[in-house]
Amino acid sequence: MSVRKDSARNRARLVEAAREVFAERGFGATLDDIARHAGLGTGTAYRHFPNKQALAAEVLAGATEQIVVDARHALTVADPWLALVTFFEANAERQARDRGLYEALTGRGDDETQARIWPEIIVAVTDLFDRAHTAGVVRADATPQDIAAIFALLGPAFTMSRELSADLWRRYLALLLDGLRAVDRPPLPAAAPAAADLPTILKSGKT
Amino acid sequence: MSVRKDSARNRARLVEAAREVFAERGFGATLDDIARHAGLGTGTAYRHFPNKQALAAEVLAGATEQIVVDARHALTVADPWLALVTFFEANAERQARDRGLYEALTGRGDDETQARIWPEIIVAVTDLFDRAHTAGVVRADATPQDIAAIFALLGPAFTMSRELSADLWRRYLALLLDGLRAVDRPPLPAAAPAAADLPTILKSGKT
DNA sequence: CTCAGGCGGAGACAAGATCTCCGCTTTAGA
DNA sequence: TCTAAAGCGGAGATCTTGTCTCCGCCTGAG
Repeated sequence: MSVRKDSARNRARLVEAAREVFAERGFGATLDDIARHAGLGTGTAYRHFPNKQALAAEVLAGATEQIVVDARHALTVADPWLALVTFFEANAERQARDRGLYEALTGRGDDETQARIWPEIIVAVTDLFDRAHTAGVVRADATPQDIAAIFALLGPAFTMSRELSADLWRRYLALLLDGLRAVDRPPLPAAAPAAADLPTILKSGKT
Repeated sequence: MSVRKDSARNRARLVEAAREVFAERGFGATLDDIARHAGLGTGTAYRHFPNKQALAAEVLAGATEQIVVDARHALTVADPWLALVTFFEANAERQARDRGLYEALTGRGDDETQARIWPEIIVAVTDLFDRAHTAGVVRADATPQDIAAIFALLGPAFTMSRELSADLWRRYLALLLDGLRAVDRPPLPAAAPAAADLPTILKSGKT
């Protein structure tokens, strides 16, 4: 007897449901939540995956791969500054859309995923950064570690974006990049949040 | 019979212990933790304060007042840009040193404290911002709401500072302010974190 | 000296998450 | 069609973690 048809279908549904739920609510979501979102019982979820981490690992595998692809792609951009910005925007956009991804890249996933993906990102980013640095388009006292710090700082911006305006994070990414840049300064993208949005902005600090 | 001496002393000890524990670990700390830190039993803590919020309110009252004082003080600085920076630095320094304060100002305290303190801060900040804006030292497309957003973004920087180097947050505040500024650009303060610090930097996203 | 009131801390209680158990249903294959 | 192996559902057992109470013992005010 081969794999049951319903079993295979349910496994696929669980992975898809997990993708959606983790993206929307982060890893705080329970496996029970995911099962319900998939229209299945919790027992079914636990038959297919021993625990939440196993399911998260499956969902993240694809997403994190894609980031390395983004970094490699940015390396093909000729202008050093534009190459750096290209990477930031591609990566930030993924994180803004997927809360689980942000949590995985910064602290809250399993350490294993973080340990696997970051070294690859670092290699690509250091390369991008060095080129921009040599070309003199990045301030002289900045370092590649600042890149990671900028991603950490963007977390609250992603939270704001989710609640206010989908591309608000671009405004703060631009502000940070303008601070990082040696020269020039384009206008900020995305409209500023309204005064009435203040409570929401202030709630963005942590989860 | 008047207030017992030991009772008054224990109440003071609890407030002092709460100040220290909240500053160090944030409001996630339990009242039991605070009691133990004060060298007292949990029952004693609950006799003096009905719950954690009441104790937190007592501790925060002083701290939040101080922020308004900082804002008023910054308004006395003649140079518009320096006035804005003065406020940012004074306020950020308090938050960097007191995790509970950061949590209270951004989402996680009681909403009541946040509702009480922010309007006053907004008034002072809007004033500071308008002066800088009129003087042309702040980029034309920035708004006072961006000030709040910058504070939200600084959260992860405070976390990093706590774990790496006490004044690392100054580096990222400067980066953000340089992005906010219309002209000039001083070198970044504080040394860049080392490559080996990356895991710590990455954990700063949320609590 | 005495007793009202404070003290300590074990543990009752609550909330929330993880994961199991088992009676019922579905599917594959004869 | 029949059957048994496998999957399904979801109530609830279990664990964890934090809040707060209870009550026997102790201390200080008068």
